[in-house]
Amino acid sequence: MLTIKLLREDKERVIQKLKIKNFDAETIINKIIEIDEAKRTVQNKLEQSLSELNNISKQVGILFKDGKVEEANKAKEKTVELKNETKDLNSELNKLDSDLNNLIVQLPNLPNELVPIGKGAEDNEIIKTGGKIPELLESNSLPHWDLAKKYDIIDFELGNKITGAGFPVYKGKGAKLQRALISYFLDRAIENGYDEVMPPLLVNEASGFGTGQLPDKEGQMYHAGIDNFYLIPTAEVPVTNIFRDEIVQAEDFPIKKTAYTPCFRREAGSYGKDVRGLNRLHQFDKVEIVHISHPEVSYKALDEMVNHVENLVKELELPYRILRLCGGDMSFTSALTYDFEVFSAAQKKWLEVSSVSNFEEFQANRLKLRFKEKGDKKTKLAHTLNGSALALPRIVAALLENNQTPDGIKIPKILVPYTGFEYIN
RNA sequence: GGAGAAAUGGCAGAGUGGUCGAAUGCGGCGGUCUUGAAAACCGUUAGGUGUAACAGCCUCGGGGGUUCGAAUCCCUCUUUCUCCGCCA
Repeated sequence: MLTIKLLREDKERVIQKLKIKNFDAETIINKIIEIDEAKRTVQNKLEQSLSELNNISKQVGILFKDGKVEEANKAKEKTVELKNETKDLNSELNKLDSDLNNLIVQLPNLPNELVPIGKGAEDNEIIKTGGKIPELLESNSLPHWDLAKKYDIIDFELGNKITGAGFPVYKGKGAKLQRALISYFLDRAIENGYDEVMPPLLVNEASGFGTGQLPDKEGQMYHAGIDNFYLIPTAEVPVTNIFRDEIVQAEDFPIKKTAYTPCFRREAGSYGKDVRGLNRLHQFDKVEIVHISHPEVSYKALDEMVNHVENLVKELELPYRILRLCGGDMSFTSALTYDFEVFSAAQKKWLEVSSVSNFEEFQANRLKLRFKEKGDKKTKLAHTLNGSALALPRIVAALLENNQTPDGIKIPKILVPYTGFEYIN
């Protein structure tokens, strides 16, 4: 969430910036400022009363100690009124505080100045295209769901039986390919300085709030009701929350973590479109990279992450393009996002396989993730970033479709040491 | 799942109603000494909020309560440990 300080000091700029995200913030912000002022007045009064009360209590203590019982009892009487006053002020403060919070969490993050204006996916800016789109022979242009069946490597019907739509069963070389991709992605991340972690796949409410999934996107996560846990939609949630309520030292930057996890998404409201095969699943595997960065260099970190992801798609020999998301297509929490898409040759479609974002201090403010500069007394909010490196299903879709040959599906060179086979046939 | 014990600063560990946001030790930082280092000695060292800077306020696992006053008493939740049961 945005800091109240920013809203106090730079309200007009915030309103202008949020227009790029197609968000009209004026009414909310005016209301916020109004409540904030009221809150500070009440807080002031409350603290004065508390101060007085603390003083009297101290006096009473001393008087009793000196045996001046009568004076002590007299002093006690004075507290009755004050106590009532603090009680009222306190409940007033709590009310204002929660009103303020409810409003401020509704404001999305400010977009970076590079973010193009636009309404939706069609307005995203293609900033780079790479790789070569393969020309498929007519006899070899099956979509991946047919290939999956032909080679018996992914069984969608079986997943239907066990769980439901969107929970495929990977079999034989299909399963091995998953494992190979996960190992390859993790190894590359570790080579680039990321520490591997294996976090819980269920998180509590506070974690969901910290990274911005709650309260808004509640319906997108699976919920284990009895214990009030949420199944993670991405490793971003547990990994970033490692640092919730932490104060790190500036010299510890950059903090880089990577994690493989399954991801669970309800995908409510997205039925019917682009959901065939591996294109959209309820459970999928992903390797995530997370950066906790000094604010001054967070955009350098973002570039570094984009490079890292680009390397992966290059090594996998997939045709790809990099998009800079426009204001209308960006997530609530992001300040700048690059999406990676690979071309899946039989479907003749670009598929999103990675999203790399800088959240600046938006998540950090929710997480209370701060850092301290050497010699400084005050703490500042860190910047958080994350990106998929990479999400598996659509990579697999493109690999299957693009690499189909009369001899079977050719595994890219980089993966062969991991799969132990060169062809799926 | 049952029974019991516990949760205090970076760590260890005192504190069971009154100038306690908290002894002491270790660690950290600064200094004296030293060619340098170690040792020794001296000083300093929780977080948040707030302020121009002070002050003030909040925080002893979380929340609530009793009291003029709570780290200390009561309720509740969470977590950890020990024993029993079950179990990959």
